Amino acid sequence: MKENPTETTIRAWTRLMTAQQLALSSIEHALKAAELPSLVWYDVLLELERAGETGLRPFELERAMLLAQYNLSRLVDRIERSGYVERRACADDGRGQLIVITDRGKNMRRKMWPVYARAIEAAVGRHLSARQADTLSEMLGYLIDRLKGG
Amino acid sequence: MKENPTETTIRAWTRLMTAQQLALSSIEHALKAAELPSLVWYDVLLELERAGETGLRPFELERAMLLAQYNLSRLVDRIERSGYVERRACADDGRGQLIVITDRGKNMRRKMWPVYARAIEAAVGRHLSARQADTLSEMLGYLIDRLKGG
DNA sequence: TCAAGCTTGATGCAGTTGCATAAAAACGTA
DNA sequence: TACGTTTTTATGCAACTGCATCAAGCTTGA
Repeated sequence: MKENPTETTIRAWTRLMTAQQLALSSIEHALKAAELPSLVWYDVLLELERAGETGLRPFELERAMLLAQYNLSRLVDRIERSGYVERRACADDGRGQLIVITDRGKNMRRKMWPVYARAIEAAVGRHLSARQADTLSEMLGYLIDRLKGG
Repeated sequence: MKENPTETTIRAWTRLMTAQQLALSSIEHALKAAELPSLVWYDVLLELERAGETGLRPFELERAMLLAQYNLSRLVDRIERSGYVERRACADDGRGQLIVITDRGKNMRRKMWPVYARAIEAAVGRHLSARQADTLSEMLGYLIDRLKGG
């Protein structure tokens, strides 16, 4: 049984950090340059648009996005203040609420997408063949499953 | 010529974000649980220990670590306040300074290493064979080179 | 040599995150 | 039902980040 990380493992770890950092910051800069909200906002809007009219409970969004509870709570505050989402009372559960995307929110997401897509293409797609991208995402998917599993 | 990211590219992108987020937060929790400083501190201390007696100029550290200037400046403040590094005047350049790790700093780095190593092993090493880790880091290395190149 | 421009580093301010904790509703169970 | 526990959400506070800007020193070139 392995006890210590090998050189190879450490290199993979380090590069995972670096690649993500570089890729993320290039996307964030692209969004900022286009005077659009940051990436998390996009992700929230996308999740909510997929969820449809019903919306999502904060705790569902929290799990879908791997965000801390206190963090999501205030993120939703900010997005709500910009008018892209609404909080509605939740019939089933008096503590809860449902977060629903507004039309403004849908428009904003659609407006962000081309910028985001171009940035992904520039950061990742341009450099990897379909085969490489596939191998990469398969390995990362495997890793993610383990990490989520515990 | 490719213009839009394919499904595969998007999946790779998303998973890169997710895997990093999960892996990083597991490491940070492990360090916090052991009442040790966060990962950036480790990275700074490691860079400085490698640099030896001479230390490094802030701008060198900044580039090595892909950190924003204003960010590094205050990070070094904090680490200095804890006594793990020293700022020394720089002979060649009146604007500049040299950041040098102290003995306390070296001790702290050594104390952090086993916790960090165990966390890397748990987050990455345990789940990937040497061959897989190697493939992963090769692909990420390739990507990083492109991203740094512009 | 000296002014214009570049590089290095710090800092005020606003926005964001993490942590601890609180409050309210739901749930389980005796 | 009533009481302790768990779940869901919010929030005060401190730490950290990003942005814009500043000040000081270096470099260049007429």
